[in-house]
Amino acid sequence: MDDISPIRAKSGTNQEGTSAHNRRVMIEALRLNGALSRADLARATQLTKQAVSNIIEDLESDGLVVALDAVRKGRGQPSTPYRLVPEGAFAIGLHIDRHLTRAVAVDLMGSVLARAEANLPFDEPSKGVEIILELIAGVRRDLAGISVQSEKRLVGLGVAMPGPFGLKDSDDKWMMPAWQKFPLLEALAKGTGLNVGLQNDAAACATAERIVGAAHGVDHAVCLYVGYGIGAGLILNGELYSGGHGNAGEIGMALLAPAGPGSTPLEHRASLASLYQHLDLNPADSDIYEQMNALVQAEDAKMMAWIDGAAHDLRWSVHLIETIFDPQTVILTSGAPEALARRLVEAMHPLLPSIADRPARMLPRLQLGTTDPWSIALGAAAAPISRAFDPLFSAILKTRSAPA
Amino acid sequence: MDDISPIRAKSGTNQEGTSAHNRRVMIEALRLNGALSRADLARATQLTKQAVSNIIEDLESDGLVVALDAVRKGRGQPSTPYRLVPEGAFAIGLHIDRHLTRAVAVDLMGSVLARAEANLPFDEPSKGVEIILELIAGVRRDLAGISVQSEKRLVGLGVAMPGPFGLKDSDDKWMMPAWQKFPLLEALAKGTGLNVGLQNDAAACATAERIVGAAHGVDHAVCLYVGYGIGAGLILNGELYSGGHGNAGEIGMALLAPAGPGSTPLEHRASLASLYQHLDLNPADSDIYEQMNALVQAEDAKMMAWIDGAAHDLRWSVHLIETIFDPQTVILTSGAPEALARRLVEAMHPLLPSIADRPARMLPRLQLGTTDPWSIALGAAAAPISRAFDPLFSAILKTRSAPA
DNA sequence: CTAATTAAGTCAAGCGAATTGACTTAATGC
DNA sequence: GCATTAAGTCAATTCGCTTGACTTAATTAG
Repeated sequence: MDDISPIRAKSGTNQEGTSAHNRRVMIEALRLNGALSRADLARATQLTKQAVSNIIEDLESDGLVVALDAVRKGRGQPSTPYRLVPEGAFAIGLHIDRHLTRAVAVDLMGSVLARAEANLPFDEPSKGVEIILELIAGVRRDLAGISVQSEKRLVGLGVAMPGPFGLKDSDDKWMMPAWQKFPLLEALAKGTGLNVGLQNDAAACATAERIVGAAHGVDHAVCLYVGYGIGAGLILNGELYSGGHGNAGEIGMALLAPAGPGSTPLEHRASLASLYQHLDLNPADSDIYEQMNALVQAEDAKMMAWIDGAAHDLRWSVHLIETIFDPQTVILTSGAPEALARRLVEAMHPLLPSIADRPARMLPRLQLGTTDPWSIALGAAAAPISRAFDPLFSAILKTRSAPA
Repeated sequence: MDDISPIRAKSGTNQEGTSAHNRRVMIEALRLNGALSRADLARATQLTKQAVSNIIEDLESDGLVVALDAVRKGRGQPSTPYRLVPEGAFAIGLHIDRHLTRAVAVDLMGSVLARAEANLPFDEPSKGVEIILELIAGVRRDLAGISVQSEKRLVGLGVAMPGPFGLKDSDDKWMMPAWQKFPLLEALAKGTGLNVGLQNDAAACATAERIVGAAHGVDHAVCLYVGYGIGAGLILNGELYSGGHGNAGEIGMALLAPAGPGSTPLEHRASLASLYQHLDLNPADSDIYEQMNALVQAEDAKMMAWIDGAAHDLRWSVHLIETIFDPQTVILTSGAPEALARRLVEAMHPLLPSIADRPARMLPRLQLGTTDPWSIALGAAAAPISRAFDPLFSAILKTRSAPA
């Protein structure tokens, strides 16, 4: 009756694992390269033409890929390129923020097919969950109107919300204490009947940049997300890294100096929360976005001062990230209006000299990512799709079957 | 003749990959658990008894595992445990530091079987390489005296030296400018005929902790190495992370504050180099180790002051690491005498409150790792063994065969 | 002391997915 | 019009894991 074996070991694999991996590799190759012929795929994946042919045939009959018109390109038989079918899979993404929640439905390619948003009561998760379930149901209905097969092809629900998760009880107003304690995932799984996964908002942002943005196909990238708080989404070795307890990248609590008066959490200086405070804005205002935009356009003195201050600390953050992670690029994204984010990035230049100042860079040290407020929900939705279709180590291994 | 295909894709796999993975999983399981029967292995790896039997038979005939006496444990046929054979594989590890180089020969279990050290000319890599090749040759001879099969079973040469690597030309005295430019790996590969791999000293230290130290079997750990410089070795998801260009964890260049007088690289405050400077010691002295030890034992005022200062900044570093990586534990290791390292860890307490203050911790937030000066060479030697025997994603994939 | 039970491990046939090598198809280039 | 080149298929093979029955050897119950 000892329920957990004390033996520690990785799981082995078999032909199912092989086959699953190869399918995923095909799908990823088509996602990254657009459309490829079987011969192209065989060369790219190191598999034989025959193996590729079999897999593609499978994927085609599963409705995940489709053949395009044959193309002639020099000698030899014309090749038939295949591309992914967007309607091959769908996922729901949910972004929960302090005062607002957004839900989207996306397809296999990461296109947003339906979206909806609603206000959230900051301190009443049980009421909030009802609102959220309603929101998700609405998005699912819209999706069903677009594709008849949507329900059958729905791979899961991805949730993104501000971290960190699983700490000691905390009443820090910067976090969402009531939500941290609520059994959210269970409630959502029960209410939707879907597989539910959770990540923090910065991680979702990084995932979004990875599928449709500046990090597309980049294996080592860090995505700084300046939202109500500030966090970093980590793409390491081509996969999202979430740490030992799902809290990796929660850089907002990093201290700006070892001690003394300058020893402030980054979040208190470079986040929209600090901006709201600095400018005496109310984050619950529905036109908060327009207010910020107007202040930036008008080059309001207090706004400019905040930008300079935040840029100062962000410049340091980028240096730190480069020093610690050695990424190919750093991407700054934000829930703020694009004009503000752009100003911020401009104010961060020139960047501090760092290890990233290398002779032959392919990508800029710092890029402006998307400022679309829906991108976090998009990234959240991408997580279940990635789990289902990307070539992951874990996808090769045999899964522990439930005991009798 | 386009030498590089523009198509980006991961490699596929086949039964060879499956089999290679399963072999590696068995070896890892035996390494982590000591000795296991076939039935144990089958349960732990999810493979069938039969599959395990075949693999174990293979491993046994390859001389990598050996059967122990059968043990009776309750009803049923007694089980026959198997354990790894240390002499199943060997590797050479090389630690290159500013003034000193060390070489070790280790076996599959990470035991050091031979060791040798020599002084290095700081600015003459070409002469240095001769010394190193001599050193390695000596260690190999010693190893051959212990095991006849050693040469046949030598899987590679792992090199550890201070990073960062591949930067713009730099004359920073803290680094090793002459060595950075020298084609070291090529020279060593040519001179030894072995596969050569390179990592920075902190990464090697983390690897050493992983196989024989505090990080044994831990999947998320950061190893702070206080040597001549300071660096962090990152164990993420059970594997060493080296970043986009092999420089991840080079935390020594992290700035202690965004700007102003406190904006100093960590390395200038918390590293043995800073200690030497503070105490006016000469790092090239052969009894430097004893000198430091004596000062600590005598509770020398300047030494204590340095410890307090360094501990202050290291406390901040640990907080930063916890915030960014969310590891299960942080391990402090050092090239300094154990008494000094122990004092340093004591002076770092109490740690700053952080995200790592969670209710149910399995491991301490901060642990003292090894201070054995040979551990970096050991970690360097572990790298080729890990590449050859650990279950890695990359080991499953088909390898791109060289074109005709 | 014997029989039932439990668990380790083997045997032999089966299966699934990639491989192999010959073959077909359909273009271009000379 | 023929040789060449490349995409893609066909059919047989291979290889490693799985399956299910079987053997071996211990403990426990009666």
